[in-house]
Amino acid sequence: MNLKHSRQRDSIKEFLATRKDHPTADVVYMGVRRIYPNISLGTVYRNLTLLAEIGEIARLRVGDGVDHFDYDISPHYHFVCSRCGCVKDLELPFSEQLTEKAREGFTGEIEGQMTYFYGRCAECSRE
Amino acid sequence: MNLKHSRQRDSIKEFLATRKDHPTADVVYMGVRRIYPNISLGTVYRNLTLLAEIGEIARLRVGDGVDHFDYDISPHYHFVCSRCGCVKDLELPFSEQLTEKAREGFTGEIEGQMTYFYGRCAECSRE
DNA sequence: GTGTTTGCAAACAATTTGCAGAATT
DNA sequence: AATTCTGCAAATTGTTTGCAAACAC
Repeated sequence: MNLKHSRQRDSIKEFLATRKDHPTADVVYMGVRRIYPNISLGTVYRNLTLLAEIGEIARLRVGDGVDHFDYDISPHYHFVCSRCGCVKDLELPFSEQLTEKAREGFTGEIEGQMTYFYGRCAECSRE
Repeated sequence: MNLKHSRQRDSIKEFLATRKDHPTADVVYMGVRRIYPNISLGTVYRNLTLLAEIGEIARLRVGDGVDHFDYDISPHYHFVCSRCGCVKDLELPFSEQLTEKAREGFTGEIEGQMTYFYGRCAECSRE
């Protein structure tokens, strides 16, 4: 199962690198199509899944039923607006303390933690 | 939009109350069918959604693509096994501190927080 | 009697997959 | 030449919805 180079995959990574808004597969698809008009949604999905599996990008399941993707794989917190659905990074430095505390009373292996904050984003809370 | 009583809805709530494993809609369906063999999956979904909306149960989107449901609506932490997919409660007391810290540097309204720990459960880490 | 809920089936949305041909090594 | 990757379309999965009949108040 050796990886081969592919222009489409590169393009998907490049596109994701320019975005800080954690786009969905469909948004990536529409973005990459400006460079590769013939690329298919299936290819986008396949590559996003692949890249997430090998750890080059992160797949965010924020709970809105659609997967979001993040070029930034460093552990950090996300905010999800329950009105407009936007996903934003939080400034809050990521703390492993909670993970360690969780490990204390737990039989089994805790590898990591996923935290999403939800509420209304700046724009949506102005009404 | 007044609520009327329904045996099916009662049965769904009762079933959920007996379970600590955060079952999916399908599991609820199969469980309730032992008492109401004619209940339909649609009815189960409709009621689970309704109950979650009025806050009587909690809908958990743990990130495996399937919704899980919890009779316990008090804020608490969940663990999700990335091997067998089981969902368990953590003993760890729930802390609002992180939410408050998140509010500090954020423009907008943070209402709550959803944290999932992932790794391998006791059974799955034995191999 | 009015309005809500049900069972059924069809619709839907997001994602995955099978396949033959194209691209990469 | 061998194998991976692509585009396309069909399949799959989880969930929602439209409708006429059944039920609750």
